[in-house]
Amino acid sequence: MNTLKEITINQPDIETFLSIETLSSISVDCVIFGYDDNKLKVLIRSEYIPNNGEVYLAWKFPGNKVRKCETIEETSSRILKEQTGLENIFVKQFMVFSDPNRLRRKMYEYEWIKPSLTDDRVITVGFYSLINLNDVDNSMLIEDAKWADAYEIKELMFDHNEIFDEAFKKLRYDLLHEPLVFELLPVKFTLTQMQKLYEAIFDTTYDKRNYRRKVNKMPYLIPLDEIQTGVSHKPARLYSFDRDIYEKTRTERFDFRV
Amino acid sequence: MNTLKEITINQPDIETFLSIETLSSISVDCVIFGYDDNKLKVLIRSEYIPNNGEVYLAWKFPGNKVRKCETIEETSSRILKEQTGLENIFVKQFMVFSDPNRLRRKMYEYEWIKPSLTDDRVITVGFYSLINLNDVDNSMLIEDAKWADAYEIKELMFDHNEIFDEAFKKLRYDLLHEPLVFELLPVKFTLTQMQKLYEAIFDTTYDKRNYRRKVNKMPYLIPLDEIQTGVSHKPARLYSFDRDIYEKTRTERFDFRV
DNA sequence: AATACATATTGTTATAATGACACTATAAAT
DNA sequence: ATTTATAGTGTCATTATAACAATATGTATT
Repeated sequence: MNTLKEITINQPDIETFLSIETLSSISVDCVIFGYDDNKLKVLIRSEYIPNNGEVYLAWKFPGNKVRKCETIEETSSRILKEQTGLENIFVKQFMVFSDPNRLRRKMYEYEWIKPSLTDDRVITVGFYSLINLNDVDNSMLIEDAKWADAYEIKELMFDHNEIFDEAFKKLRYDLLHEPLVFELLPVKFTLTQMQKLYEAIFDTTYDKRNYRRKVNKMPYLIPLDEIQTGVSHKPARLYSFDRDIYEKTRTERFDFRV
Repeated sequence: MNTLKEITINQPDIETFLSIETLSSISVDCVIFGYDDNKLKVLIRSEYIPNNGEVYLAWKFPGNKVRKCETIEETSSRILKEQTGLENIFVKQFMVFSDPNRLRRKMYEYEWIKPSLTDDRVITVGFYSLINLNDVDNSMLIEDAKWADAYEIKELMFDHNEIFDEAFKKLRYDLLHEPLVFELLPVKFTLTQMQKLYEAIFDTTYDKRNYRRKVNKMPYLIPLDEIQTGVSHKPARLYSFDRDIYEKTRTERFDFRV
């Protein structure tokens, strides 16, 4: 008993003070993709890094240690809530990053010592998430956070560039096989909005007629008896996504590709 | 210093005696798929479980704690080596299982107490692997291990049925998009062997002519100037897989599916 | 009321991919 | 020479794809 107390005192930690014990060597990092104004964004947070007498601003993805009584999915939802104020958001684990030196690899660049992060080894589970930026109250954004253009991500801390690359790769891969795109659209949307979203994510363009012919075959894409309002041109028909129909008509595709 | 020693002594552990320190809360479990004789198998290991005065045999996938100085990929390769004697085998992480009660969920069935596993919480990273059973020296098999039919997996320990389901799902998903199937074939193989392998994994059948038309378009499938030997019928042409050509001709497919 | 504006909506054609279907070829064993 | 067992191959009807441009319809402006 004495023993345990001594150790706790020797390694004080804000989460211990809050009585929220975490697992020591596992964290979750979240790559939160947001879509708005035909642009794909990603949420990053800054930290001031002392370097050689100067101070640099360095960026990384929001992350947290896993608490002793939660699943990693709960950890990621907690991070989402903290960062965006949103709950019940789609999150998906995409890869575990476990290089024993992953927190130290960039140390030489920063000449930087932060014992709490670098003395111990932390394995992190990468999650990506998709949100519609119209749903986010930007005044809720933590002050050191910002939405960066997904196509202009610069140098990040630790192995976070690698985490970003894997997240983006996985996002695209999954989008080709599941209708995740609906997570990024409002509940009612036009086909043009949907097309622009695909184009933003895959960094390409599609022929409008061929695109529509294709998506019109999705049984879970429901044309509504409603049209766009507030536009100064011909308003487009609104559509919605029917999750039930998707679940029911979803068939695994076993035709392998050459 | 005294403090640390006391704790070590209070929690003796075979890996500590071997001077191989592991992270306390992270393990790797491996679903090793093997293919032989047109059958898809998976390696499971048994353990005797005392239950109400009797002893039951329970099954699970091979797994291990992650060592302090290795990546989880190294952990999985270590497990593969221990179980099959094979090195440089394809392994792939597919999902993290982090339910805080994952080791305890089936306790009530076994009325079983195994403090080393159940007192602490362990998050596990699931890996799947593919091997050709012809490459395995079965005399190397650890005595409590066996190759079970992948289509007849019974109740497993802990959350290992869930792990198996996710592994199989991911295996199939990946096989549709990457030529992993070559991991399960000998270096030189016939088109019929390849077809039967796909049929075993996807639990279906394909039309021979359509199948051949399709795979003949793979630029990395190389017809050899060699034919099968030792068969009492018309011998088939042998083919091999050219990894270089695969890497070079590999293009991401961004045509999304309806 | 007429016109400009901006985006929505729609169809054809040529090419490629797919799915269904059955017969001939050939090496080994007898 | 015959049997046996599997290898290897082609057609046709249907469906999916890619490339391509003109018309329709609301709001805003005059």
